[in-house]
Amino acid sequence: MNKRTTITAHTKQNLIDAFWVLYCQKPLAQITVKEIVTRAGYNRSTFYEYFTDVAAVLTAIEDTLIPTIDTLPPFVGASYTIGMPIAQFMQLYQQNAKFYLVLLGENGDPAFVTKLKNSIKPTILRLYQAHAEYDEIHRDFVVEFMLSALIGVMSYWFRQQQPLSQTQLLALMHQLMTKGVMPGVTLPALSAPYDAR
Amino acid sequence: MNKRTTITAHTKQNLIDAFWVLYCQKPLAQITVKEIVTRAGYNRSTFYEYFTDVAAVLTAIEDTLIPTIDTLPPFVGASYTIGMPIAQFMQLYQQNAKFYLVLLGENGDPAFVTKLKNSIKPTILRLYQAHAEYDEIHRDFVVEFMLSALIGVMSYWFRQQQPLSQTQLLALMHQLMTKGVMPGVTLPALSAPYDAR
DNA sequence: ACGAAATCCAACACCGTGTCGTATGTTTTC
DNA sequence: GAAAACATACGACACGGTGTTGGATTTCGT
Repeated sequence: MNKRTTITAHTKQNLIDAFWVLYCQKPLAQITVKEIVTRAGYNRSTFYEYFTDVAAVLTAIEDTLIPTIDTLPPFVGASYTIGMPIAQFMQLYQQNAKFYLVLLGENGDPAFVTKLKNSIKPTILRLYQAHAEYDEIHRDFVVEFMLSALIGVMSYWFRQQQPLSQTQLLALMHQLMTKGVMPGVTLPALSAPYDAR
Repeated sequence: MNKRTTITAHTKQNLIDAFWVLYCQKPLAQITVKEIVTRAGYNRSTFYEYFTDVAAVLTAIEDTLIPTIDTLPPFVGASYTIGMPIAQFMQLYQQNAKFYLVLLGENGDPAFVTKLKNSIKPTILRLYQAHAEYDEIHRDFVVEFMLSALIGVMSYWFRQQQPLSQTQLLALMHQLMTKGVMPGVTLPALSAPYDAR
C-alpha cells in the first residue's frame, strides 16, 4: 500500500470520527470546523483539503450507510415473502445501529431517511410484481407505507432499552404487515370524509 | 388592544415570516440572523429581543403546529374506529400543509416528527383500551407503527402532485391499517431469524 | 404631563469561515 | 540515488456572522 494514500485515508477517517463524536451530542448547525480539527488534532486548513464544509462530512458518512443493490440481494420467485425484507433490513440496521440510531433520531438528518427509503424501494416493489392487487400508483403508496412503518418501528426499538426481543419484534412486525394494526375492527363506509367532531 | 403588544406581535410575526421564506429554501444551518432581519426590515439587534437564536424561531413555529389535546377530541366508546384518527389527522395535516410539508420534508426537523407523534399517541392509544389483543409494551410499538406509516404516507402524498384523490388515499390507508400491506401472502415460521441469503 | 418601561438601533469585541502562500515530507523520473 | 514533481499539513489573512451593551425614541400608567 502506498504511504500517501494510507495517510490521507487515516486523516480523513480521523476527521470523520471526530465529527461523529460531536454529531452524537448536538445538531449539525452547532458543529464548527474548528471543533472537529481540534478534536482530531489537525490544523483547520487541513479540514478543507478533505471536505468542503461540515455538512459534507455527514454526507460522506451517510453514503457509506446506504445499502447498495448488492447488499440487498434480489429475491425473486414465489417463495419470496414479506418477512424476508423485514428481517433483512433489521439485520442491516443492527450492523450499523450506532449510526442509524443517530441519523434517524432527534438530531438526525431527514434527507438520510429519504435516501434510505429510495435505496430499499426497488427491493420491496419487486414483492408486488406477481400480485395484481394494486396498480402502479397504489403500489408506490403501499411501499411508502411499509418503509415508513419499518424504519419508524426499528428506530423506536433501538431507542428504547429494547423491551421486546428481536424475535418478538419480528413476529409483531410481520403480523402488523400481513394482518393490519387492528384486525378485530370492522370498517365503516369510507367514501365520505369524516366529520372532525 | 394595547398598541405595544400589537407592535411586538407584528414584529415577532414579521421575523417568523421572513425566517419561513428562508427555511423553505435551505437548511437551518445556512440561515443567518442577518438574512432574517434584512428580509423583515429590522436591525439585527432587534432579532435578539424576540429570539435567542435562529433555531428558536423554528421551535416557535413548531409549537403552534403541534395539535393539543383539545384539537384532537377524545373519542371513546365502541363506535370508535381506526378510520377516525386517520381522517382527522389528514384534516389537521391539510390545514397546515404549507408547514408540515417543509418540516417533514428533506430539510425538515426530525425533532418535530417526534413531537408530533407524542402529541397524537395518547389519542391512538385510547383505541386499544377496549382491545385486549396486545399488552402495554406491544401496544406502544403498534402505535409507533401506525404513526410512522401515517405520517410517512401523508408526507409522501403531499410531496407528489397528489395522484390519488383524498378519498382514494383514505380508503387505501384504511385498508392497509386494517388488513395489512399484503393480504394474500401466507406467513412462514418466524421463530427463527432469517438467513441473509 | 411626567416618570417608567418598551421597542428599536448603532457600535463593539469576538469567533468561525474559506483561501492563499509556504514548508515539509513523499513519490516519480531519469 | 539525486532532482524534479507532487501531496500533505500548516500559519496568516480578509471577511462575515454572533451576541451584547448602552442609548435614542416612542408608548403606557397614574
